Amino acid sequence: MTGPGSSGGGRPTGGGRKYTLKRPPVSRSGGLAYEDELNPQQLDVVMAGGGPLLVIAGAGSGKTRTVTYRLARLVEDGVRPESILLLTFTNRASREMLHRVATLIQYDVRRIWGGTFHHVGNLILRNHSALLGFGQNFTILDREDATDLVSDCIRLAGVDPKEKHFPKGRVLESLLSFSADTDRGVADAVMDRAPYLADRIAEVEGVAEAYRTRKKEIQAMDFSDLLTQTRALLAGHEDVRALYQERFRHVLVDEYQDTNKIQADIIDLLGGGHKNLTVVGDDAQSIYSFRGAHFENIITFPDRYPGARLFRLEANYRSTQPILTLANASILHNRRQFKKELATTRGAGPLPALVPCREVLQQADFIAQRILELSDEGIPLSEMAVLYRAHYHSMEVQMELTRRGIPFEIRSGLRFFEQRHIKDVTAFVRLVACPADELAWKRALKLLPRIGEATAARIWNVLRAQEDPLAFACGGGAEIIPRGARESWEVFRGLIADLAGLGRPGKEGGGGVPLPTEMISLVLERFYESYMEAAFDNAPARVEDINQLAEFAMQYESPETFLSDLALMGSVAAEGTAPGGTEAPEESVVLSSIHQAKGLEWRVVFMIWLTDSHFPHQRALADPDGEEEERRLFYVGLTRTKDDLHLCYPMLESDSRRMGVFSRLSRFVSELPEDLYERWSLEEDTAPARGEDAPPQGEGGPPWEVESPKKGDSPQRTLSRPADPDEPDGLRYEYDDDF
DNA sequence: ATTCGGAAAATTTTT
DNA sequence: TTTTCCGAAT
Repeated sequence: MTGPGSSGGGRPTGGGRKYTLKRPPVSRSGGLAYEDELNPQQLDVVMAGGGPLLVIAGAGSGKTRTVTYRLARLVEDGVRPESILLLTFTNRASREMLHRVATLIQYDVRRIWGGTFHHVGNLILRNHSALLGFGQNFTILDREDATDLVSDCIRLAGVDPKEKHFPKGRVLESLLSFSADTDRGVADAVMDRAPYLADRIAEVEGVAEAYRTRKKEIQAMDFSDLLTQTRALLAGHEDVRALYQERFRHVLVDEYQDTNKIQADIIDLLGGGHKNLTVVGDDAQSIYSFRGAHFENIITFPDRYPGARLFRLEANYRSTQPILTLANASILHNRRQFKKELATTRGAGPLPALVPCREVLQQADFIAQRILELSDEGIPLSEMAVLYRAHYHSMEVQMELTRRGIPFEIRSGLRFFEQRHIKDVTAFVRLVACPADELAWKRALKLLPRIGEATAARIWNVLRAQEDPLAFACGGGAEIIPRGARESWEVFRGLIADLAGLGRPGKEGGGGVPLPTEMISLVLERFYESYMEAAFDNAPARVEDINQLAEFAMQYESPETFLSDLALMGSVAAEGTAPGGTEAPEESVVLSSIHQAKGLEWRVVFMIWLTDSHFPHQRALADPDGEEEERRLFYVGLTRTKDDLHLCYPMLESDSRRMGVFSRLSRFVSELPEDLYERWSLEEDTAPARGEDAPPQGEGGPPWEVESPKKGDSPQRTLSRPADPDEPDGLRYEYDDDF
């Protein structure tokens, strides 16, 4: 039997197929047998009554399990599910927790309010937006929309971008949202984040003002607004606040260490009456300060809530002791923290490996080969992950895995819903659902030939003046279209007419307005597919994406819900589409940024690019607290590992001009005692590849190959084993084992 | 005045 | 790989 906290228990490992149907452990009284399933620390949290609770939950200490059981316990004790609010950091977390509660108890847990702050804020705001001067169907600006709008505002504010480079929309947008998320003035944020702009603060504030105005005009909220407006609503309207305080009798917050000031205020407002507030977090895993995460929230919780009870979960069910020892030693270098020492319940295991590689290509080579070997040993691919600081660190690994046909799944970089073609198609849904959506109209219009920025703006000016822009657009309006665009305009307006359900009498009896999924198919067939064929060289792949989007849209009946969920959807394609349904169809290795990996675990973990300037990242070090946050990030990466940890780094990297440059091992590794890990050394198999199908790369190699990478003062002993005849041009790695 | 094509630049982390 | 900037063409 698996202990508490361990995930998937009865996974079949051999060839045979054996299913273990787990049934909820039930006590004699008919309820859940909590004391059998939880350790004493966890049990305390689950059984604790109301009032403010602070739970410091170390990595791998069964936090999700504890929260899940607490939710179940509340419901079993007669708390109505709809009066529970569960606030999480990602959509995935809330889905997972609620799903797990559902397997524990019979009640309909879908009635529990659960989701991210942004999601819940959105739901609340839709009901009361008029109080804030917004209509009910305001649109949500994602990062790109917001950036475009800020760019507009820079022009609008009449700033001359040429004289002393004024920041681009992208930079300014992140500055403004940082200012909002940290609840500080624009000037403050500038001094902190972009001191080089000190003498242009007035201009930045001008842009910020214009941005605020524009958002009101076009009835839009960006991500930060979803939080600040929710707070404003609750703080400024006593009746609304009372309504939600009454509705949510219990509030549970996950990842409390990563909440920002606004989020903490929202929690305080919601929990202000009854104070049945459970906040769970780990200060050592606070890694979102760039997004405004406010460390103080968790530190000062006991002060803000006198009488709050403090719980600690320090038993780690995930990792072997060598991994925890390493992680504990690492985090010890941080000054600001609650001292805590994670201890394993699992016992000993192999030492973590430090793997110096010649350069990134060899790093990728090593990882691919090692993955294959571990796979041969029976470890499923889905139990292995490659973790990195920044998305582009994964490029070489991606290429190598592809080359060897190892299936993998990427959890970083551009999210599915942010890709250009996805946003193009959804623009059509947006403008039909909300004909006042200026950004959507312009985006769609600019897809037509001979229509660019200027013409799109002109057309919009005509449209906005209409009583019913949709009908007008469909009715004609050809006068305002430039000659060169007339032909495609006909297609365009026919499409809009059908999307709006104006063209045809509803044949599925639904009144003629198509469902979101139908709209997407329609846009694809009638217009966008041919557009893509002309515009992209990988059109078929993108058609596939859009079909997947249509698939995803099937679960929605109203375009409005579809659109807001889309905007708030952080996850990548594969998830979200199948909640609880079919599992991943194919076993695959996970490639993930460490940020995305938080809360997850694998038997085998490779952390790559561990050189100073990549990890810790150069740019993060500019901030005085940057190093500690980077170290926490490193700590998060380490503690994802159950059994086998590989710390990899290239000894040579190329700088911007393709010059070979020695890299320095990350300080996060070099500051650790050397007996906590073992050093492997890679040897290229020098035997010539058999046959003439020699490596296509040629043997010339990069210029730095001459320089032997045997630097470093620690003498390394390599035990060469006889070459494996089955592995012709493989890489051999050996390690010092001091017996 | 606008659009469009090619060249150059830029990539930390996320709701 | 995608966005942004700039000059040529319409």
